[in-house]
Formats: sequence, C-alpha cells, structure tokens
Amino acid sequence: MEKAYEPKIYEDDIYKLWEESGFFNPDNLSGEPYAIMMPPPNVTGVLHLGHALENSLMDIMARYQRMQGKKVLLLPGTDHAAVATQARVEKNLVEAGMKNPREELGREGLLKKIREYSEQSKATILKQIRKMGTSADWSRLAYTFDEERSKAVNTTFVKMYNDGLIYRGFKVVNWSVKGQSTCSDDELVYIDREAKLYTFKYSKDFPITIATTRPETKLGDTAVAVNPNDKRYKKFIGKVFPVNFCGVDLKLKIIADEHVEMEFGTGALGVTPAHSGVDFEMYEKKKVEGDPIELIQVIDEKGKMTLQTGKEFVDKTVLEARDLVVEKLRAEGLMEKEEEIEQNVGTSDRFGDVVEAIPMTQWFIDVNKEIPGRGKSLKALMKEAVSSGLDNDKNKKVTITPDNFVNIYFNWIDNLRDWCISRQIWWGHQIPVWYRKVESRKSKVESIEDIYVGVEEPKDIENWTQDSDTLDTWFSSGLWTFSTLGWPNDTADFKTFHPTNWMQMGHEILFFWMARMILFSGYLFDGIPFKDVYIHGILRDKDGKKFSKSSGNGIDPLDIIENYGTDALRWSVLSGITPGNDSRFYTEKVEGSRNLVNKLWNVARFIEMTIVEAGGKLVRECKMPKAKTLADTWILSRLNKIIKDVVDNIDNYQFSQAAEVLRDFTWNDLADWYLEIAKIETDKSEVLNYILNTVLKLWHPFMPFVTEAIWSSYAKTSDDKQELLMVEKFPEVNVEWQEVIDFSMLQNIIINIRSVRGDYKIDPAKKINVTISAGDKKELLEENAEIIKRLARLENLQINQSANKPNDSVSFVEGGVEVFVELSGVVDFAKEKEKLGKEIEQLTKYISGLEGKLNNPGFVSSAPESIINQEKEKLIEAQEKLEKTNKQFQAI
RNA sequence: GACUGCAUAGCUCAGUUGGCUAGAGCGCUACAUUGACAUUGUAGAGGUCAGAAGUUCGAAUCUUCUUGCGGUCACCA
Repeated sequence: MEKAYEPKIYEDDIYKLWEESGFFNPDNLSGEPYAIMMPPPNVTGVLHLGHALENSLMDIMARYQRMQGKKVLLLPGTDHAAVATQARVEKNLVEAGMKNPREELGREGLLKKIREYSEQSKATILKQIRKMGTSADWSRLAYTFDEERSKAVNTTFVKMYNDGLIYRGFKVVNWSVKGQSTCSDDELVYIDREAKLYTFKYSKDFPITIATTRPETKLGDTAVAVNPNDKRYKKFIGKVFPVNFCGVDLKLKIIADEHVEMEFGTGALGVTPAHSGVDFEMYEKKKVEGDPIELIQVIDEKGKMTLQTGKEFVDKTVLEARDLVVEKLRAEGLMEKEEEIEQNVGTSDRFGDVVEAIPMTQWFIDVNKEIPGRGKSLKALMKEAVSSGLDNDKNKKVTITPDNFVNIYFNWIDNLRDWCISRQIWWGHQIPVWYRKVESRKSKVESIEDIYVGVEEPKDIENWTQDSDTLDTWFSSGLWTFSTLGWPNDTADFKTFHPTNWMQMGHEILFFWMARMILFSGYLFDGIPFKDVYIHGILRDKDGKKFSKSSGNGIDPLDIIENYGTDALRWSVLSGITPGNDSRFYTEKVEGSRNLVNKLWNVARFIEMTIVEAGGKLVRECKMPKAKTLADTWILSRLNKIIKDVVDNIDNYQFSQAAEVLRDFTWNDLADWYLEIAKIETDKSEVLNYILNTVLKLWHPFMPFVTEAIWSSYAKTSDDKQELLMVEKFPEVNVEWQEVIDFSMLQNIIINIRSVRGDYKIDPAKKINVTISAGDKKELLEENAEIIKRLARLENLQINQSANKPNDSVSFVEGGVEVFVELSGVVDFAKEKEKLGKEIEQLTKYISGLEGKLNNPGFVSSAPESIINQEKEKLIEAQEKLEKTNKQFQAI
C-alpha cells in the first residue's frame, strides 16, 4: 500500500469493477426490494454541488440497504426540463448572435438545436453521476422525454381529460412576454422593487378616487369595487358611470366585494378583469350572480397595448402607455398623489421578465373537482396522503422528514388554484389533443366533435392538427416514480418496486415535484409514490450565500474530485448537515475530509503491516475474536456500540451523525489509542483484522472508493476469492457489551500524566517516575502497566495497594486511585497548592449541588430511579475524589 | 400581513421524547519529527447555550414575550 491514498489511481477502475459486477442491478440481488428513484437532473448543463449532495445521500442509502441484504434499485435518469432547457438554448443562440431563434429556425429547427444540446448535456451528466460513485442501475436509465415516459404522459392526460379533471378554459394566466409562454403560479419568483403608486380619478365627475401602480391597465377597467359596508360608497353600488379616461370611453360599474379593505388606500379598487387574477375572479363571480361586468383586454401577448385602447395607445409598450396615461392624468388635473412604494412582483423563473396577467384559453388541471367515483378532489387526495394516509390506510402514507414541512405542504395545498399545464414553448410533450383542420381555433373549443384526445394520434391523421402547445415539465416528472418502472404497462418492476421506499429532495421542489408525484399516483392508482421523503437543505458558500452563476462563486464538483477525490467530496457535502437545513461548503472542509480518508487508509496500512510482521495475513472473513486484554475488550465493545449508533442514525436519516460517530471511532479510539497499544501489546492480529473488516464495511456507504480499494488489496496477500465490499453484509450488533469504564480510567491516568509533563515543560523524550496508590485497582493497573509506562513515557511505575505521596511529586486523583508524578527539583508547590485548592473548591460545589438534589424530596419522589441512582453514584465518586484531593492538598 | 425556521466556543455546526461539571471539526497557543499517517502526534486556552418571565424536583431542550436574522405564502388597490 502506498504511503498516502491516491484517489485518482483507484476510482475509475473501482467504479468499472462495480458496474461490471452487475450488483447495481437489483435483478442480480436477492432479498426484500428497496427502491430509490433519482430525482432526474435537468439536461440544462452540468451538475453542481447540490447534485453531489443528492448523489451522496442517495448512494449512502442505496449502499447501506444493499449491504443490509436488500434488492436495491437506485434508478438513474434525466429530465428534459422543458422551459429551462429551451430558455437556455435560446439564450445561447442569442448570445451567439441570433436575434430571434424561434422565428429564424422555426419549430423543427429550434427543436433540433435543443435536442443536440440536451443530448450533450445528458451525456456529461451521466458521466458525472458515475464519477460521484453513485451505484445506480444503468440498465434502467430513464429520461422524462423518451418514448416510454411519453406514453405515460399521454395516458395520464387522456384519463384525466376523460374524468373531466383536465379542461380547456378561458382564464387570466401568468404570461411571460419574453418567453412567449404561460407559467404556473409556482413558477413565479417574487422580487421586491421600487414602484410608484398613483392616486387618481378616472374623470372629473367620477365620485371615487382610486390608486394603482399600473395606470395603463386602467384602460381596461370595467368596474370599481368597494366594501359593501363602506358608508362613503354604499350609495353608488350598482350604478354605472360612463367616463372618458385618457380619451378612452369606459363604463364603470360600482360593485360590492367583501375583500376590499376600507382602510387600505382610498377603500376603492379599480377592477381590471383582463389583467388581474383577483379581478378576474370578481368578474366570474358577477357573471354567476347574473350581474355581469365586462372584460376588456388592453395588453396583448407581445406586451403591447391592444386595439381596444384606441389610436393613441395601440401598439405602445406597457411602459410607454403607462407614461402616457400618467402624463394625461397630470395634465387634466386628475392625478392626486404620486408616491414611491415597495412592491413585490412575480417574474418568470426561467425567462426572468415580470409576468403579465393576460386572459387566454389554456389547459388546466382542476384540483377542486371531485374525481369520478372517488368522492374527493385532487386537493383532498394530496392532503390525505400526507396526513392519515390514502383512504386512512397507514401503508399509503407519505412520511416527510423533517416533519415541519408537512405544515408548509398543507399551507400550499390550501392556497392551490387550478394548475395551468399548457405551455407555448416547443420543447416538451406536445399535448395529445387534435383538432379538425377545417375548423377555426375558436370553434374547436365549442364543438366536441371537432376535438380528439388520445394516447395515440387519430387514424385519419391527415384531417387533424395537433394542439401546438406542450405540457408543463412537472407533468412528466410527476409521473417519475412509476413511469420509470414501465407504467402504464403492468410490469414486474412496477409490482416489485412501487411505491418506492425513500426519496430525497431539496425543499425548493417540494411543491413542484413532491406534491405532483403524490397527486398523480394517488389519482392514477390510489397509491403513494414513496413511503419516506427526506428533505435536505441547500449548500451555500463560506459566507452563507447561494451558489450561483451570477455571483461567480460556483464550485465544480469535478474539480473537487480531481484534487481531493470523490470520497472526500462526499464527506464534505455530507458532514454537518441536518434534515431540512442549509449548510456551508468550503475548501478547508474538503481538506479535512481528504485527511480523514487518508487516515482510514493509513489505519489499514498499519494493520496490514502489523499482521504481516506477526507472520499472518489479512483475510476477509474472520469471526469475532476473543479479547485477551482490557484494551481488546474495550475496543471491541466500542466497535459494537458504534455499529449500533451508525445503524440507528442511518435508519433515522441522520447521515452526518452516523458518519461523525464513525470518524470519532476511527480516528480517536482506533488510531490514537488502540493502534498505539497494539505497538505495545502483541498478538493482536485477529482483533485488528476483525476491526478493520468491520470498519471498512461501516465506512463503505460513505466512502465507497477508499474502502473498496483497501478491501481489494486483501486479495494480493490472501487466497480469498475476489468479492466486492459493496455486497458484503453490513455489520450487526451481536452482543450487548458493557461499557468498559476501567479503560477510561486508564486513559485518564495517561492523559493526566501527559498533562503534568506539559505543565512542567518536561522534555517529551525524558522518562520520569510515577507511583500509584491503587487500592483495589492494583491488579488491573499492573496488568496494564506497560501501556501506562509507554504511552506516558515513564521510567519506573510503582503500583501499590497504598502509597504515600513521595517528596517532589505532583499528584492527582483519577477513578478512585491516586497518582504521584515524581519530578525532582522542579515542582512548584505553591502552584500545586493553588491547583488542588481550585479542584477542591470545584468538587465541593459540585458535591453540594448533588447533595441538594438528592436531599430534595421533590427530586427523590418524582425523578426516575435510574436518574437517582446515577446521581448517587456521581456523589460517591466525587466524595471519594474530594477526600483524596484534600489529603494531597494537606501533604504539600 | 400569515405561517414557519434559526440564534450554543473566534468560525462552521452537533446536542432525537427535559436528567452531564454543555460537545465535535476547523482555527488559535505551546511542544514534539526518520518506518501507519506532518494529509501527523501530545497537551492547552476558549461558552451566563440571544434576553426576560414561566412550567418543573430538574430547562440549551417545553410555554409566553422581547430582540436580531432567514424562509415560504399572500397582499400586489
């Protein structure tokens, strides 16, 4: 073995070995099925650190479960990411000098460009996933936009259409002018910005003043809403006022609406049904009430003013129109106030422009309508799956970790409106709806005979035209957990692996993705997509800032792998994380990780060397050895405890905790103590071999490469058949070992002697003498005398039943024994006296605290017995220590 | 505005049903150096657990309030 672990030498070969072994494919494994679906990365570029975190989490779980003897499927895939990818490619084309890619290339031309880009991106991504060590089943690789997945999409669409849950409707939608497409409510990113609030009157004779930040939309106002209880305006309710607003004739009906706050602004609200979601709802409500108001669209799809606004405004941009309206209001003396306010506007998450509210005919999923035959809506279904379980069945319940996200999820569902699923971009699943060619677009909607909705295209295709819109990308990713398993076909995979066992994701896609997956599987087959969801936070930079291209703080995971190795990267992204919380990533952390990996390597190297020197060799199979010394008993019991901790922590999704427990054991207990002792006590081959085997297995899910590299080095020195660590059985807790308290006494004696040496600046090379007054620990200490002598660098060690404090010595009490460190000539008695005095003071305080507690009738009567006994033991121990310390104090 | 999260050592963070004289890593200080590892070892300094009140035998942990910082959703007149 090399002096230091060189990841580059091993990683690619090991990954190849794993892949060729076939064990990534569950068909080659036996046991209980365990499935994890990889959240498919968008084919918009390359993977970032967040993906490194996700891959680490998934792979830890997959490897752990596989080693637990399960038939593990970690299914990899990628997402065509409709808008995101098209937006990226268009941006690239524009940067390369193209003015309007859609116009210049046309639908097929642009799609070709996007396809090329996405295939290239996909290839890169898949390579990166391999680099991260992910034990994914490549034979089942899926893509949200491939044929099988498209079939799942169409099947779902058709079923929902037939159930009346998908409908085509005319509504105000979020429209990105830049992207020339709709977006769903969830795709909006709200930003704060400065805006002007204008308070004005429509005309001189109009009795009510209103305020707005968007004067240009007021050209489309058809009503003014006031609170029905507002005394100021009550008399106007129901009246219609014809006004001439900036040269445009409007008819404004005064309507009552409870949602209008009397105290806010002027207490009256100009209603623009065509360009405000809220106002549109009022419009629909009035229509139902039989007291309709008009709807006038004044902004078109290009973000320009429509013909409706008259000669002066038509074809002006929104901003030009706004300036013009303001100018006119000022000129006519109708503007009452102009003030700067903070406002928060929705922007398109992919195109970045402020979205316009525009009325359009689009496809929607109705979340409130009852699902035929089920007696509940999609909304109810989504709630049920997370609260009681579908149909009150606990086996159909999704558990979210950490659980505070449950409330956030419910809150989102409560505010959920019908989901607009049609997009006008070209990259995506084209809506499986065809219209008769002969008909005009408007009549298509009105006549059922002219529309065809089907999984396959209609037979007489030449007479039909497919709807040109595509589906929201989350429609296809919402089907991911089962479309990847061959659904809608009745496959063995689907039966075996669905619902999947565990899913991890970032909290930013909770609504986009988790909610949609729950919706679809609940609707389609009354099931859940996964049993447990683990929500992780996002990785931030050293200063807590988000990693982003614009701030230029991005770190390429491949660079980290290149410089430090994959295992170090995995540990770095993982350590310090807790469910749902963000964490920070910086290079110092990676250095520490690299050191840890190297430490493990050297532990193995030392163990191998020790065993070989003793005439043996490392073997892969060895039973739990017999402990021959106190140190053996201690390390084996510690190891046993660690197995339990690791298993418990992983089972509770405390990945960082599990790994930290392992690190502490490996570095402190094993390397710093036991291996040092192994240099003193001989005949440790069996124990060392057993410990190394166990530790490698425990570490494997976290650091697959270095552990497999060490494991494979065994073969060179033994006759073992070539087997992979990745399919070894994970260690089990086999015996209930007691904690070995005596060993910590031994450790503390050594630490205290070292500390005395440090205090008196004794040359580390110089050997000194120590006398111990051991009482009933005499035998035990004698058995371990060599360890104390060597680790504390002693010349002579006297262990007596009882001993008096030698002259010129520094003393301390530890675990009921008194230790005298002889330092002829250099002892500072004043200092010792002070030190012991402090110790006594502290002990006295501690004891009186314990006594107070134990004399408190409340404590004795209400505390559990185990706690009381624990406190009693503490008291006795402290009292003994105080007594001995007092004696030593007086001896000075 | 509604809901929600956080505040613990210089820094990054653990601390899982309330029961340690509150922990780790990094950093810092001092010392050590030729066979496992300087990607190291040994020892050490460093915290009124944001503040206040309450519940309890007992609070870093539970409740309420205050302060400071995030997040999500809504309002966008």
